[in-house]
Amino acid sequence: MYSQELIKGTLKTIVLSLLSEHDRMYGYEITQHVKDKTAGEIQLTEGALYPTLHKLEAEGFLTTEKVSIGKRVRKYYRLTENGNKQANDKVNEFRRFSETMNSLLNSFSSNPELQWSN
Amino acid sequence: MYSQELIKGTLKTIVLSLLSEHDRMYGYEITQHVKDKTAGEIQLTEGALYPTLHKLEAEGFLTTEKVSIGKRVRKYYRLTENGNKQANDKVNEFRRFSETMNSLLNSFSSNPELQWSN
DNA sequence: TCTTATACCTAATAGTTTTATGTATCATTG
DNA sequence: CAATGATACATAAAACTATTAGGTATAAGA
Repeated sequence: MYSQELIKGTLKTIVLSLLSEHDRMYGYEITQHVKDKTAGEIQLTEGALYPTLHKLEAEGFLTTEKVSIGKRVRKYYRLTENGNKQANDKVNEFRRFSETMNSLLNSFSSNPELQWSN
Repeated sequence: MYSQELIKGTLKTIVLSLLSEHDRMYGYEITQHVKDKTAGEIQLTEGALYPTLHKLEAEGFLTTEKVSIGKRVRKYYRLTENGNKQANDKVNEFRRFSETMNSLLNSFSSNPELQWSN
């Protein structure tokens, strides 16, 4: 499990990118999908996810539709056109950022042998 | 310039890793070094950096020494033994994290042609 | 002399997350 | 069939962190 501080900065990016490949998803589904795909290393908390989804909706990047499953109501999120653009931008930004970071940290040690303490 | 939310989660990692290759550095030097090495794409603000340095010191990862330069006093930071371990851990964590993230975002699009909107 | 760079720092505000809680349905298992 | 765990939404108080803005001061260069 990665430290929360690391996950924080990428929450929006994760959500937007997942939605750009899935047409529509609901909150709980997003948490499970991320958990599965990362072998439990990234776990989104509901207290962080739901406010973020609402914010993205308020910003016009997402639209919602409620769907009844039996007696329950699921809230699906879908990217708007702007949301799709934003997803592109965010994913690209992260990719560039991770390259920048890795080159910044690179001089630290490129030799895996030296990287693990203990 | 990358969005601040992205930089936030990696501030400690950046500081620790720089110190692990530089023996000792002072605050202002850190900001300039990062700015230079990233072509201005990562700019650490003082309001975030200094509190972080103080926190790392309080946690026992850094020690300080004051050095007079003319009439000014510079405060140098240096890694403790624990700080060195922590630097290793943090850098490795980021590397693993960025791999996890990239594979998570990978299905999004591996084709650069499709990545740029507009 | 004025501006920019160097060099430290902090406090109020704003923003975000964690933790905890609340509600409710559905499936499984002892 | 009752209890538990999973599904599924949501928010509010507390904790934490960064931004913004300000403060102090020296040094260099135009």
